[in-house]
This record gives sequence, structure tokens and C-alpha cells, in this order.
Amino acid sequence: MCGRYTLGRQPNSLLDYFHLHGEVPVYHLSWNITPSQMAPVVLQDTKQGSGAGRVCQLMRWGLVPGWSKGPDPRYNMINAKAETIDQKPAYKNAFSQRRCLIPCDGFYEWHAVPEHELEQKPEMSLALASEPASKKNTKKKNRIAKQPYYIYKNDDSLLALAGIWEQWASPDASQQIDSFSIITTDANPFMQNIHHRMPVILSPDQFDTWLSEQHQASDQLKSLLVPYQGDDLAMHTVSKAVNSPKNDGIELTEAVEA
DNA sequence: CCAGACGTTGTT
DNA sequence: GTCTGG
DNA sequence: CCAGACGTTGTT
DNA sequence: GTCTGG
Repeated sequence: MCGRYTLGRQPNSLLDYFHLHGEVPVYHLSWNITPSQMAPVVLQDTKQGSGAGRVCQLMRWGLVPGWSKGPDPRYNMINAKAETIDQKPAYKNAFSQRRCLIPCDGFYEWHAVPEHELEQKPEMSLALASEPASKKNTKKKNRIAKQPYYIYKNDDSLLALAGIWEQWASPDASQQIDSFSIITTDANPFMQNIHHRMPVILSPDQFDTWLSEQHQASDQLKSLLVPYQGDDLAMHTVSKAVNSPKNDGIELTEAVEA
């Protein structure tokens, strides 16, 4: 899963890594990008005659299908499962025609600590202890403490997440929204202790295939959507301050003891 | 044919 | 829009 | 992803 | 609990 990420470097720093053609839009540097926010994505230039190239454009995180009545948080379309992306009605069209890359510095995952581990770490039970004893607390959901982790490249270089995007317009075209979804796959060995899913991370030699507007065989595209194979990721625990979408700042990414 | 859905994650 | 269910 | 809100009526 | 908002 990937439900929060960071992009705290200046727009110009995306030019080289993504071989961008044209300008990078101004975006808000953030170490706590949340679903529904606008963020830059990279896609193949669609303009005729200007030559092949990649452009960067701001889009809303959370896919809004073209046939929907508008953004609806009941449909949590911030991620798309790689395994079924070419089958699901809500994603298959975007997968075959509108693939993109999402630039990021790193992303957060929350590790659900099972109750039996809490007994050895009583300090993690504080929030639970204040809950009145009741039948409600038998719901497992209320018994889990979550520890946020930050995952990033160990040389602090950019990451490119695989994504798909959509265009939506209201019937009278007064409102238009370009939106994207981040593709997830199984966690690689590095991450599976904290989570069993992770975003698909593509390397620069895969960008052309992924972004190509030429028809690509579904199998060839899906072969890119696998757990990250590199051994150059790093991770550490961070403050629970990242939990609140209201908080932002580079300090959210700093290592803090669990 | 028309109506209605269209999603992921984690948890047990 | 496209697919599934009735 | 997590945080935070969650409602209607009638009356002045 | 469930839904919306960021």
C-alpha cells in the first residue's frame, strides 16, 4: 500500500532524472502528500509535432473515473493492484492508454503491531488503555497500534512510482480534473516485515516502455509491475506526527525511536 | 433487454 | 464508458 | 494512508 | 461504527 509520500525537492531537480521536455509546473514542496492533493506526474507528451518527450503535470491523487459524477471518497482509488489492473473496469482503460510516473523522495507505510507484541511494549498501548472497556473494543481495529516508517533510496535519489491517470469533466465541462493512482504490488524482502504491499518502483531504463503511447502488450507492461529488485532502499521509524495530514515539514521524515 | 456497479487495504 | 446481474 | 466529523427542527 | 476530508 502507498497512502502517503514525500516530494521535497525543487521542480528543476526533476528535469534530468525524468528527461523532461518543457517546464516543470510549480508545486508545493511536501513531506506529507495525502490523497486528494495535487502532485506532479510525468507522462509522454501528447502534443503533435513537438517531438517525443516527457512532460510534467499536476494531477489530483485519487483516480476519478471519466464516467463518475465527480470525486467520491467512498471509492478509495489512490492505489491500483498490479495483479488485476488490466482486468478491473475502473482501471483497465487507463492502464492501456494513460500510464505515468510519480516522482517522489520516499513514502510512508504503517506497520500494524499485533496485540500479542504490544504486551512486550506496554508504552505502545497508551492510546488503547484510555479506551473504556466495552464490547466495541473487541473489534480488532481498535486494538492495533500503528508505527509509521519512512522508505527511501539510500543515496537520497529520486524514486519513480508507476501510475495511471484519467481525465474527468463535468457534463457542462465547467469542472475538469486530471487524477492519478499509484500501482501496488507485493512487498519485496526488504519491506515485507512491515507490510505486505508496496508501490511499484521503476528504474530509468524502464521509463520508455512504461510511458510509450505505442500499443504495448499487456504482458510486457505487467512484467514491469513487480516488487522492487534493487538492494538500495533504506527505511526507519518516524514520528506519529506524520499521521495528521495537517502536519508537514522535512522533520516528518527524520528517524525517531519507535 | 435495462439497472447498477465500477476500489484497496488490513484484519480475523 | 464497460461489465455483471437480474 | 490517518484524522475528524458525524444532525434536525423550530424559534428568534 | 461509517463516512468525508486532507
